Amino acid sequence: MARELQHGATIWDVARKAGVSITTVSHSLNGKGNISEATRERVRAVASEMGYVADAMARGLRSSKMNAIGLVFRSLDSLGNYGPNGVDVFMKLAGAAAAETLNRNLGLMLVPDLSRGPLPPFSMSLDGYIVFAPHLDDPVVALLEKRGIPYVTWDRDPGRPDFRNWVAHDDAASTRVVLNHLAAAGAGSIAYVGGTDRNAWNFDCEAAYVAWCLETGKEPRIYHVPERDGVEGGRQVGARILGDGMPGAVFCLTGRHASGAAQAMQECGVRIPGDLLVCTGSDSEHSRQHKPPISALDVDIPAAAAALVERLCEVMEGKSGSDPVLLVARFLHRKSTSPGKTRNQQKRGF
Amino acid sequence: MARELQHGATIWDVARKAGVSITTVSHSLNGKGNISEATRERVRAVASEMGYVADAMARGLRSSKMNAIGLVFRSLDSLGNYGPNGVDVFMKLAGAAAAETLNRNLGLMLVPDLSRGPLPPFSMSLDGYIVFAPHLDDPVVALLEKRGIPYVTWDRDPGRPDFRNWVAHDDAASTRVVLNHLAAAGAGSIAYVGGTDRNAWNFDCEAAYVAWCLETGKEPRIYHVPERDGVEGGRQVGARILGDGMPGAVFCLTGRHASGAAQAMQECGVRIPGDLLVCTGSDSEHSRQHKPPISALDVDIPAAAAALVERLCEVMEGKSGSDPVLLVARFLHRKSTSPGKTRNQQKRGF
DNA sequence: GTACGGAAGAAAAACGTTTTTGTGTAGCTG
DNA sequence: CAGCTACACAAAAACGTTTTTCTTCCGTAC
Repeated sequence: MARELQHGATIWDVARKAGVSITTVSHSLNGKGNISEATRERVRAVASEMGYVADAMARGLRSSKMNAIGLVFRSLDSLGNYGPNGVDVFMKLAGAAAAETLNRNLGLMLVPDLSRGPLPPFSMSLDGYIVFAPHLDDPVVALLEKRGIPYVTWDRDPGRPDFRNWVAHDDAASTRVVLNHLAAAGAGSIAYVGGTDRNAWNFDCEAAYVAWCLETGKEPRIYHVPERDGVEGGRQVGARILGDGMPGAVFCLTGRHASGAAQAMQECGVRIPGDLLVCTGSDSEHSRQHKPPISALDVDIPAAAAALVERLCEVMEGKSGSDPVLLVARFLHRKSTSPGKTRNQQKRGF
Repeated sequence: MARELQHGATIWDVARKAGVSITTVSHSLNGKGNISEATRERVRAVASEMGYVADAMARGLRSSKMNAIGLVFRSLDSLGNYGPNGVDVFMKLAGAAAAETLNRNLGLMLVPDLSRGPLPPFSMSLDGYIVFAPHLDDPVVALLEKRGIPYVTWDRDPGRPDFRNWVAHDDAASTRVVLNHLAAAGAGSIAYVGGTDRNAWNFDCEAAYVAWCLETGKEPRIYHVPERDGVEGGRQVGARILGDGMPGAVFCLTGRHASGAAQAMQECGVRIPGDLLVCTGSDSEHSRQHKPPISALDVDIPAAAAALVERLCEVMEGKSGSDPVLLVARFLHRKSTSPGKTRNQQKRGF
């Protein structure tokens, strides 16, 4: 008994105890085959009493399904560490995806980096992958493609226009929301600060910014800061922007850059939102904690996770031809982009 | 060929192509058996040319090892969501653990919550578990124990004094470091703010605080705030502390509480560190971003992950009898506990 | 009385490895 | 030259399931 529990009872143990064959046990438990309700119930009772759980590997081997998917964060891989940067979105997504996959009786495996070194033992046996923020010509995507492993991506892969199994925000639309908001709040000129990773987010937002400037007859002012430079990179670009002449507003794609830029400029005496509006394209602890809090676009993470997992399941079942899923980012209107307010309202932001 | 890659080449395909038996392939690739170097090399070449990777499930089935471990975050499970609270430590640890397990050719599976609902399909087949911050009488620990699945915990399980496979900070020592630091910086009385989760961290820190007060002849002032109340809970306790009479320093276990408490008190005109010193027992984005930055104890996450994985591997190999691993928390001395400094030094904190 | 058919379940094959056991040849010893 | 050892590899068993095929029993229709 102790021994039986030690390494898990097998289907044979259950069969013996219930006085039936292993076929009957398997069929009873999986609701298949042609088994009388009485037997089925009896077998179920015995199994649950023994705490029997089918061995995942044996089951997987037979059905050639692992019942688990992989999650790989390209943006973090590129950062070279799993530090606090971009933590928000990673953590929330990993958690939400784990919850979501669990609902479907799938495991979620964290896969650090498939693109270098020997492959992790499990990586090629997983049923599918969620690839978060693939780069241009991402080697991980190429590997999955070559192996014929189903995958979906968060954000489209900028190097694969034909690939359609992705979920993302409508970055163009979101960018316009922000720019229109800033313009309506009184910003005459708007500087744009993007990252340097070659992913769709950076590409699409910048393209939308340029298009918007063209339409509205404004002169584009574009800055780039490497993602990995974080708050400090933001500070530096803040100084550069100030040196080039203060705009009416700054739109920084990442929250860390926005926070750093705002910080540097505030230290030079710039008042936010009095003299300058600041907004970021991705909400994070930095934008929330800044004084004043910085307006931001925000991902509806549970929705994103749900859409990704759902789509991946479709792909794994062989369904194809669906269109990409475009989610709408929420715009969080905070103090940093409130037009013409006075001091005493800054007490607690929004 | 396309078909072969489609679902992965098997050991038979490699054997056929190399003109040997599957035994020889297996032995060649795993460096076992008695195979001439020439054959070994040839088989290796064929295998890698075909992109052959042994099926994880077949291998696992045979050797009854899954080559993957589970990671379960009890503190987050108790929060009921995987939101931004406590993100720092989760994210860093998950990443560091993933990197660490990868080095040992192990997969890392995220397991949301084992204590309710039907068991995830994989959960009972994993080779071992890292349980982060188990509660008192944690049901997840009980389950693993009953199943005989090896596990280690971060922080000891307060309900299992005999269990020794854990890694943690020396909370008692760390608490004394903080308290002595605060006292040396001039704090006459020190209020303590702990959480309400029934885990070892809360227990041990509070016990150490009480002991320290006894030794130094100070009157303990203890407050509790539920972990899930976050910054807002911190604000409320800040107000309560002020109502009870301002101490010389406040030591909040969690960074969110510290930030909230500091914020609330600052809004009432309290100057930090001029009038009051504030320190937290766990560094986070909140403590770093606060104005002024809040001194904190910090986990050396990579070291913690390394120790946990190392210990788990030992346990999985059947080694036992080792003592718990006690790590030393770093104390990050920041502006919020700097005695008697003047205004212009607050520019950028530390 | 025999053939048919469906119900209920058992036997056996299959999944892709690893590991144990077998086998044939070559080289050496006495 | 018989017998032993070492070598290089092959055959087969085993891991614990799921699934396909096979058996048995029984009732019913012809």
